[in-house]
Amino acid sequence: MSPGNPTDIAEDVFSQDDNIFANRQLLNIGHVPNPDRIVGRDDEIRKLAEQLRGAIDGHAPDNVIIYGKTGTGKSLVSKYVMTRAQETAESAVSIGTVYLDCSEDNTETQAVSSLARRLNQQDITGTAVPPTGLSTAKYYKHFWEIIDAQFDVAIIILDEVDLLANDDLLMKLSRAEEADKVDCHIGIIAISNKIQYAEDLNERVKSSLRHKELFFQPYDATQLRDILQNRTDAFQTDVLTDDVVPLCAAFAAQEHGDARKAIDILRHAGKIAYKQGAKMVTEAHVREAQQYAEKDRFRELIDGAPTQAKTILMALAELSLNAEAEAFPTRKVFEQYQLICKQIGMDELTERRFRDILKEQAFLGIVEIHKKNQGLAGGVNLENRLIEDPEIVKDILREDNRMNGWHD
DNA sequence: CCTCCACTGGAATGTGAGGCGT
DNA sequence: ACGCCTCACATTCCAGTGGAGG
Repeated sequence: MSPGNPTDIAEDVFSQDDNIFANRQLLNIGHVPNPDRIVGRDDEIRKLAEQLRGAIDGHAPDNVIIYGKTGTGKSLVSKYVMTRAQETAESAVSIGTVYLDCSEDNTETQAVSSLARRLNQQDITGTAVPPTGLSTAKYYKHFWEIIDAQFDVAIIILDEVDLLANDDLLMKLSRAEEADKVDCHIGIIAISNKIQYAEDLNERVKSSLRHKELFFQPYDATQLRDILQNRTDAFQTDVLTDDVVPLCAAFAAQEHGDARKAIDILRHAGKIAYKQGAKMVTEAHVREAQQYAEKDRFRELIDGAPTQAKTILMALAELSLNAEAEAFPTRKVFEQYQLICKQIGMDELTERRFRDILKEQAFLGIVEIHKKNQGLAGGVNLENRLIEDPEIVKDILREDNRMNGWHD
């Protein structure tokens, strides 16, 4: 490529024919495929539908807690069954449906606020719900009024419930009917990837929730292959070499059967091929994409994180690279953190706060923490280890402007 | 089975921003 | 304009923890 004037370059890029992708949307993460494209989840769909059965006649549906690792189709199946229920309901029965991602609204107030606003149809209820500013109790009041005015049954999906700060929301939702707050029946589908979630629940919540449980097993390599095969029409005909799909499936199966990951890799492979102006997507593209997807996943995890959290991770990465050990006591990491703070001219947090942030990172799956007891003179301490390759972590953290002042 | 140590993590409290109702 | 609410983030204080080694 000869260095020409910028206008030509831009034109080149824009006018480049897309000879790889036909319909890229099919590979987007949030994309809900047609039912005939949902692979290997027939059992799960049937079981979930049985729980919601009551709803279509206007009775109370059962509450369900769904377990399964990421990318096993939990959200997909729930959304699908929920919409089907709404569509097939008796004409006299009006069903309201909401999907709430608790990782976004992770406090009780935010969650009710979102639920109320999403279900509210102003022309029927005549009220508007402000996004913030009200007390929690008022949001509940709004919410009860809204569902009562509009629906016979409300089905609520709470995705990633384990990220909710406490159980109060579940408690109040499941108690609403007995407490005569509402006439509308409420069905809750709670989705969690922590198996012990229900065990950790408050006894009172458990008894009023009276939930059924549903487990989603990871996809096996064959199912992953089918899933990908079902989406190959995102590409132009005959651009995928034969080993592309099986290889993507194999990479994802190695992890834990994560369909999202499989699709991610496939999409990236396509993008890479496109960028290179290749005619076909090959095995090499897939291998490159796999590495890229790894970085991407991590970048997504920490992108929105506050600078303090990033600095803490940087400290841990730095230690991992320079020392022979893999895991480090909190004190050590804190000292390294203080060092970095000084260099980039950032305020230092107290050690107590530092510990909390580090623990948050563990919850997010970025670091791993083990308790260690040195006995007589050592006392109790925690050992922190980066899960991701420290090189990758460092690379990505360096993308943050605040880290510019940092050099080793 | 008891002791001992240094770190852990719960609780109380403060600050500042965002936003509603009157 | 004012009072009142919640939430996010941070600090301060300190009782509790738990396994190696006696």
